[in-house]
Amino acid sequence: MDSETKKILDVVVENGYRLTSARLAIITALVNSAEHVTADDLADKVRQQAPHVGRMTVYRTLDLLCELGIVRPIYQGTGAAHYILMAKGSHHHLICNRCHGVIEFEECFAAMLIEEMAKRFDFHISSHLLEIHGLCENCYE
Amino acid sequence: MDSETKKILDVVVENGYRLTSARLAIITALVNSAEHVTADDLADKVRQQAPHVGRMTVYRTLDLLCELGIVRPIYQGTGAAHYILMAKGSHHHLICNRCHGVIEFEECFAAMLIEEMAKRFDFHISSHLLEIHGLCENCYE
DNA sequence: CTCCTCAATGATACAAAGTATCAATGGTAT
DNA sequence: ATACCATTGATACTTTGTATCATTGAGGAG
Ligand SMILES: [Mn+2]
Ligand SMILES: [Mn+2]
Ligand SMILES: [Zn+2]
Ligand SMILES: [Zn+2]
Repeated sequence: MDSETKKILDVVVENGYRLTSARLAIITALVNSAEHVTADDLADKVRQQAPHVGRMTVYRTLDLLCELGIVRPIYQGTGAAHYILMAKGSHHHLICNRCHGVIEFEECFAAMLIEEMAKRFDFHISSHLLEIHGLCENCYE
Repeated sequence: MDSETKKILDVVVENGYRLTSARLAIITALVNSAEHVTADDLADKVRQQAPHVGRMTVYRTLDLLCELGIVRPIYQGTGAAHYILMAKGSHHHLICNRCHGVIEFEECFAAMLIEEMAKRFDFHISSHLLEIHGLCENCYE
């Protein structure tokens, strides 16, 4: 059992959701997917280990993980949403408008970060999108 | 003719794309949509002024505007991508994981920005996503 | 301005992605 | 061990996005 997997399962349980075998299989497959996966990609992956898990359950589990702030869907040039892990508290991308390529970087952002990234990856920036995730005033407890 | 609309049309023309009546209608409708619209939402809006414009053309025009860095699709709780304007160079959101509500803010980010936003909107942050858009080494000329 | 050319369009048909429903099941509290 | 009810998975469906292709019109050449 991966420690990152366990951490996510803890969040699920702490929030009063049941620890089912389907959820265990889905979260394990998700953490073991290095890249960003779509819901149907993930469903295929899950079924390699746990053939009984239905497609709907994968969709519902991903929705749940969104609500818990563990994953976030993004668009990556195809019709389907791709899910990225937010469990570590942040996630950073350089995204090409043309080929939809994604460059990952780990540093937390600072004022001068953008210029630095432009130099490091020879990336020609036209804009940026920042998303901060969490719970709003009304939803927090 | 809105000046923001004109600026976008200029980018289209400067990049060698034709200035068609369909594109004019779509871009005008897009700029005049305050909120984030889906492709089909936009198609409906466009047809109120230019009934001949087809759904496919709206999808294709949005793809083009993505490539030009003018818009960016984001996930907003429904199955369809919502398009946000990137023409001003940046776009900032606070997004609620639960209700999918979006709070807009204009300031460019800095190191202390996150804490400030948390206080200002009483928003309980669990993570953040930063996307920088542009062209990568290979695609830039 | 007129004529050509090919980028762009829109109709159509299709595939993929996401949602609704509900009877059956299994996690968890007691 | 039992019972309750959150969760599941099968099915059917809607919505969203894509492929194709004959037709059109924007814009450059003359
Ligand atoms: Mn990533
Ligand atoms: Mn916005
Ligand atoms: Zn690229
Ligand atoms: Zn909320």
